[in-house]
Amino acid sequence: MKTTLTSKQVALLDFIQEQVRAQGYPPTLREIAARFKFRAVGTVQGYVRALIAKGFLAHEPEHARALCVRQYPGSRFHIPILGQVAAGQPVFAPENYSGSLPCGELVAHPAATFALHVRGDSMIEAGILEGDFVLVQKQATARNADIVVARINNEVTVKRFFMDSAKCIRLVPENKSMAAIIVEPPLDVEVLGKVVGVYRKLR
Amino acid sequence: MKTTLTSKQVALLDFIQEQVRAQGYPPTLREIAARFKFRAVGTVQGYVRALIAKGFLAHEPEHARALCVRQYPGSRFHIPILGQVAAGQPVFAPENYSGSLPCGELVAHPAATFALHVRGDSMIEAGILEGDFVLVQKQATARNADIVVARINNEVTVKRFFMDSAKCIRLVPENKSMAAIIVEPPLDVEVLGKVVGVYRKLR
DNA sequence: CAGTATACCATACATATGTATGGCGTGTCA
DNA sequence: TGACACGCCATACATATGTATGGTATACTG
Repeated sequence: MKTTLTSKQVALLDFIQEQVRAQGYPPTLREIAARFKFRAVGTVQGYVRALIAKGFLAHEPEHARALCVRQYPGSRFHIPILGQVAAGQPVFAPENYSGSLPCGELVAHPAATFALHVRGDSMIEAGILEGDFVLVQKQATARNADIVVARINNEVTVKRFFMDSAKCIRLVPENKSMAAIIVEPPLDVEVLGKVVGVYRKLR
Repeated sequence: MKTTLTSKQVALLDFIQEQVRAQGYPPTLREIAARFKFRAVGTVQGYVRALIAKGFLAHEPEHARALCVRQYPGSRFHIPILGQVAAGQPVFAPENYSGSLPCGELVAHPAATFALHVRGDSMIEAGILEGDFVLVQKQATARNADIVVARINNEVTVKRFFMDSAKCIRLVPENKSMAAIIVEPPLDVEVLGKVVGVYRKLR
């Protein structure tokens, strides 16, 4: 049996993984079929069978929506490093790219992930130090206690995110000597993404 | 309506979250019932309804296994324990392999590099936390002030390395509340490698 | 006291969902 | 050529699963 994946198989796997991240649970066979405009569930069945046989998927038989991505076929990806973000500049502008971090399979969705070179020590008690890279998955929302990258008044910072009510967002540093940023309406805050990894190079 | 959770409600939420982490997908109502030894599905229905009303859960109506934890009370992180090195075991024995950390090109010499799942907080002030992975380049020697992985008396630890003289090695934790380990002849210490990277997964 | 929230049980029902089966093509490889 | 992996369609079926309904009981609150 082959052990490599075809591009369609990768696409299926990608979709499943993406759904898990976005929704919190995997899609059903019919949802997958709908996404790829398959008219038959059996088509998806075939794919799933193949992916399981090759070890990239797992599932609980006779259970609904019980798919689980096991491996991710990772060619190596270079994700962009966003360096110093100057005030007033659009965050994702090309000028901000200060290089790329080769990160292989660490990242599930390379296209939706970027790295940020950390300045300052506001998250030091969460073990995020000056000079570390944080891997950030782009998303506009966050859950309580997520560590996020957010833009406030043209500045980009890494903080822990809390939304106490619809009207109040707290961005809390992990550093006893620093105070939380409390944002009230008008909410001029933009969550750029969630920190999904921390990487530090030592020498 | 109240907006706080009872301890049972927290327990339910906790279980759901835990299942998502462990399996990759949420439990069904009946799986939840089984876990808590409820004889009726309706019981779980009640809990889920309450949790949704209070904003801690979301779900897609009439869809199987479509629960999604929205907020988490008290911000707890479930960090999976992959493996531990038991005292007395050879460090590189196959039994100790508890999975693989795909790390692409982050590592200069893959063949000579391994990852270790960190237990304890002896290096917390160097930003290495419990649960982090350290990437270790195999080598038998180290320079002063390198962070190393060393074996002492059948235990493996991460420490900062100092050799003051040919007769005295100090292994210094980065934690004010812990004392340095001073090893004198006979030097039953083996430097397994140097820490060249730290990686932490968040979710 | 009535009203509401919590904490369970029991059962019937509709449907969402995985599974099985059989079909038709294409290509590749020995 | 045959065997096999891939890429799809169509349909029937069993069951896993959410939903609805209606109980019982305790505790708190105004």
